[in-house]
Amino acid sequence: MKNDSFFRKVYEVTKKIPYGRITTYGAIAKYLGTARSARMVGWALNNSHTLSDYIPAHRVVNRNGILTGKHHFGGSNVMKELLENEGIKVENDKIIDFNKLFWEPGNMEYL
DNA sequence: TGATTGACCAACT
DNA sequence: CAGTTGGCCAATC
Repeated sequence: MKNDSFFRKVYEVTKKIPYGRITTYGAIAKYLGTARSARMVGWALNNSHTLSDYIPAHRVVNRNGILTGKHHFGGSNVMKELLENEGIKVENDKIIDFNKLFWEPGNMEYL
C-alpha cells in the first residue's frame, strides 16, 4: 500500500462510504490533500467499473448534492434508484437530506 | 511525446 | 448575479 496514488485513495475511501450515507467529490479530494483535484475523483470512479472491487460510486455526488454522474451508471435513473434503495431521498436528481447524509471521508464513526 | 479531456470546485471578472 | 478561467492528476488521442 505504499502506492499513494490519487486513484488508489479514491477507491479506498469510496468503498468505505457507509450504507445510506453519501459524500462529495470535493470532500474526497480534500481528504486526499488536494481539494482542487475533485475532477480526478470523478475520473477514478469512471474507471472504478473496471475494477474487481465494488465501488459505491452512486454514493458520491457533487458538492451541491446533485447526481452529476448519474449518466455514467448506464441509465438515467439507475443512480437515483440505488440511492433510494438505501433510504436516501432523491428528488430531481438531488439529495434531499444531503446535509444529514453527508459522510466525511475517513470518518469511521459508523463502525 | 504533446495536447486534450474528464462524474469538480473555487476564485475572479 | 452569471460567465469565464485556473487548477489538480491521470488517461486517451
